[in-house]
Amino acid sequence: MPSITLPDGSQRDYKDAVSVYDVASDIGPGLAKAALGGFIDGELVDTSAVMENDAQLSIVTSRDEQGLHLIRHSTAHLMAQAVKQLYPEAQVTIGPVIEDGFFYDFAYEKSFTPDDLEAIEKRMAELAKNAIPIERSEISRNDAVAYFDSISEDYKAEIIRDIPAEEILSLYKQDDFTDLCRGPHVPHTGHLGHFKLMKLAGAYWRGDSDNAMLQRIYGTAWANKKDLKAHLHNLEEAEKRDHRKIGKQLDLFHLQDEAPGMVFWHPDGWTIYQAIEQYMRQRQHEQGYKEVRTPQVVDMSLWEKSGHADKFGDDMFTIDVDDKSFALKPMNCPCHVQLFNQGLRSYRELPLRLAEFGSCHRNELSGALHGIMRVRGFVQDDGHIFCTEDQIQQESAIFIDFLHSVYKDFGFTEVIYRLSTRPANRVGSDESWDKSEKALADALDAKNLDWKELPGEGAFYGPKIEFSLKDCIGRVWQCGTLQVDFSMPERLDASFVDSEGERRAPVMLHRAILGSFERFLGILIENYEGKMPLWLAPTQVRIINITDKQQDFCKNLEKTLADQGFRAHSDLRNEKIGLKIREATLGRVPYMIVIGDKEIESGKVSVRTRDAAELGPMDLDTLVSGLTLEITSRGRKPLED
RNA sequence: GCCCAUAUAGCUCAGGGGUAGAGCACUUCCUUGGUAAGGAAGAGGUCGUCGGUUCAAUUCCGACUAUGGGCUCCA
Repeated sequence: MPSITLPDGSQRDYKDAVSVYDVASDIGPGLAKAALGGFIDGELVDTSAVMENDAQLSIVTSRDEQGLHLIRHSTAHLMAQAVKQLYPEAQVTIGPVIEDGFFYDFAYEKSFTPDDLEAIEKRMAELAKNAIPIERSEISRNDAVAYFDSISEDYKAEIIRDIPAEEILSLYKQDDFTDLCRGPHVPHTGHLGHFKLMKLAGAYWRGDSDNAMLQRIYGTAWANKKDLKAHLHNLEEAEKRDHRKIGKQLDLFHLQDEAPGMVFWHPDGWTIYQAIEQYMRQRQHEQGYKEVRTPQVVDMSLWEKSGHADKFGDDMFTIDVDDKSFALKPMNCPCHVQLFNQGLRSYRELPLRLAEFGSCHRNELSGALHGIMRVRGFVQDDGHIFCTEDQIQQESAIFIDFLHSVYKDFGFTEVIYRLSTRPANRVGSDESWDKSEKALADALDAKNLDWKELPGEGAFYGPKIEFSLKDCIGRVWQCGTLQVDFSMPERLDASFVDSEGERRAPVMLHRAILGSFERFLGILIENYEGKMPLWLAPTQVRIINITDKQQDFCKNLEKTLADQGFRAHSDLRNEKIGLKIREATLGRVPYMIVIGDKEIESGKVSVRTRDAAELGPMDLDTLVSGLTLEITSRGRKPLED
């Protein structure tokens, strides 16, 4: 006599065992039709799941997050069914749910083509239309191995062989297609239909580059047509923000074959870059950092000593000269230790904060390169804090505050925190790892920040906090980092004299806020869709004349503004005002000043923004103080207000 | 590095076994026009590189390079 309690607290009593579907039909036919699964005592199950005893039940429909999850998972199976029907020799492997959709990996001798994708999608639509029941059954592990061996699904059989022999597995059958799956799934394929196959990609079996390359098909799936459409629209919007596209449009930078992964900065791009660098320089100075500059080409022996050659030797650019081997520095820290090692250091000098806009090179895998976001030659806003163990938490706290204030100035307010702990491949004693992991965790906790741990993801020399920011369309970018390092100072013989007169190795904190300038600029471009805040815009003001008559006035105005530190440029071409406005707008110039006879006569300037707002005629002084306020407030107090 | 795709004018792209086309940009001329494209003419390309097949390759095939999407990696 099960008594079923629903989320609203109401109870329903049944004589015999009931399924989720039975309860849903009992509540109403609409719900029975919409039910995709259920939670029995908190566990997600199929609608066919049966309750023999008293239970808490909530029914899952496409309106629930879990319902959408079920839809995506079942759509992955639907795709596998379609693929097996169209290409019987293809073997199925795994097909999980991912953000916005799903993928399924297949082992198949021939390569799928975009045409195949279309055919698969078409078949999926047909199968969905037929509302094929999806039936769950159970099977012993040994029977499952035998079954999948018998139908030559080698990868499935391999997965099952790794499962303990006594376990009972579940199978899901829809027509001619049966897949091993933990489930649950929607009750029939009629619940699926709002999907689109997105792309084809290679993926290693079990994510290991030593294994076979499988073919992965990515798809997106949604509860209804509207959500699918909205998602596809969002993708188009994201594409419009692509920094490679905008970088070309705005003439900011380029890359070319002869220097893969190295950026050629054009004048306007470099202006933005310099604005960022000057800003960081000033902020770091305020924070007590001493800026330094260290060599880019350094003898291999230093990298051998630091451990980099051992761990990353293949990814370093090397130069052989006069029987000696040098490497382009892949990071700045060993050089900063050399700086620390000059002269005898006292504990009174700690914490010593060194900063460098260090130019680094890493020979990233060719397939990993991406625009200016992932490059081989880059500059970090790198810094190293040499301190004592007792100072770690304090220094971490100061750094986190600093990082927050920098992100805010760039317009980012949401930060995500991850603590990466010791990897299998590492240097240093377990004791020092214990200490450093705890110091970082304590620093985060002291600030009441919400953080997650990433076990095993730390650097080889120490644990790290990774700071990611969320852009205006919700994408997450990892930028900042704070790493504790008990190892490198010792390896590179750094020491200071403590208050007892004893020599001790300092602790080193590696830290960056922006990460690489190249990547951060790419993020800014995408976040702002090229519409840089005034303080970063390559041209802040464009002065536009109506006819040749106002040329001299415009030139004088340009000089007046430039003398006051504004990036003002005039467009005196013999073109119509409409064209010049259009080009300035497309060029994302924040402010346009139009000068005609009227303006010269009245002594007031007409100001228009790149968002087509007319700010009307205003005194030059008003404009200048407004621009100044917008710049010094980093856009928090725009001229328009 | 691995899988798939792509590479045609400065840019965005079309085309196709018989040595190339559009729009925009560019140059010149006309136009001096009040807030997102004024008009006309002109110039511009060994079709990524190197091989192969063919009477003939930019087109078909292969290799390489780069780019794009993934996988792996990210000190």
